[in-house]
Amino acid sequence: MCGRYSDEGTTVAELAERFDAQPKLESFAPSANIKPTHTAPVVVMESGRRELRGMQWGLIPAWAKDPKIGYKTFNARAETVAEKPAFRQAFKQQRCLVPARAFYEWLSENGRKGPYLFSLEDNELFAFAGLYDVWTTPGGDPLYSYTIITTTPNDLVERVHNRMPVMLAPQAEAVWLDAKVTDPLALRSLLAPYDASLMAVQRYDGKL
DNA sequence: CCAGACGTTGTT
DNA sequence: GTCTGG
DNA sequence: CCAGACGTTGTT
DNA sequence: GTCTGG
Repeated sequence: MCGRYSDEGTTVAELAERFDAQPKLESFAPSANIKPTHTAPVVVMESGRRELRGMQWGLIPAWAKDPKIGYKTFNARAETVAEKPAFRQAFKQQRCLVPARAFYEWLSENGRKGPYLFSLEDNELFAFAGLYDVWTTPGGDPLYSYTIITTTPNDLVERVHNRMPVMLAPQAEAVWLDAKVTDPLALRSLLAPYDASLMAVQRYDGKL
């Protein structure tokens, strides 16, 4: 990852202004540009501040013998994330924000599948609720990786798909990142479908 | 006890 | 690392 | 999803 | 073409 950005209490949306100065802004959206095993900037707390760190999509638990597990851990279900061996440790201690401006879901219509683009109505940057972990490569280097938590869809997304990524409102971002918050129920309550009235959807006809 | 899993979608 | 299934 | 395999026997 | 593994 290139730059280091840190700001105590800064929301992902507020960080967007700085990101906009970066040429890779589009890569923030887990879309055509970011796929499992690709690296993207993720927000974590370090020394009490928000920092950006490049991480590979597909969480590889620290105990993994084979990093290929990351192919199957690009999402974590909100319903079970606190218990699953691959995620529970990260759920307690390694929560992160995954900045994005939009996400895609595919709808099957008359035999054809087409992507729909979901974003905030104001097209602002937002954060997916994520978890990360650090794996040690055979060479002894740390490999950071992350997952995006999914939950049931709101009324808007439900028309297209049976799951949706957890999007955090700005005030929820701080709670999610706060290491002092340990109550599983409090954390779980953040993993809800986003307010559909704040979202927009459009059929996506561009090239993915 | 030991071996094997550990996960989610379904174009993200 | 920890749990589950055999 | 996409990439890659696409086979058999073996202590049956 | 279809299934499986990643």
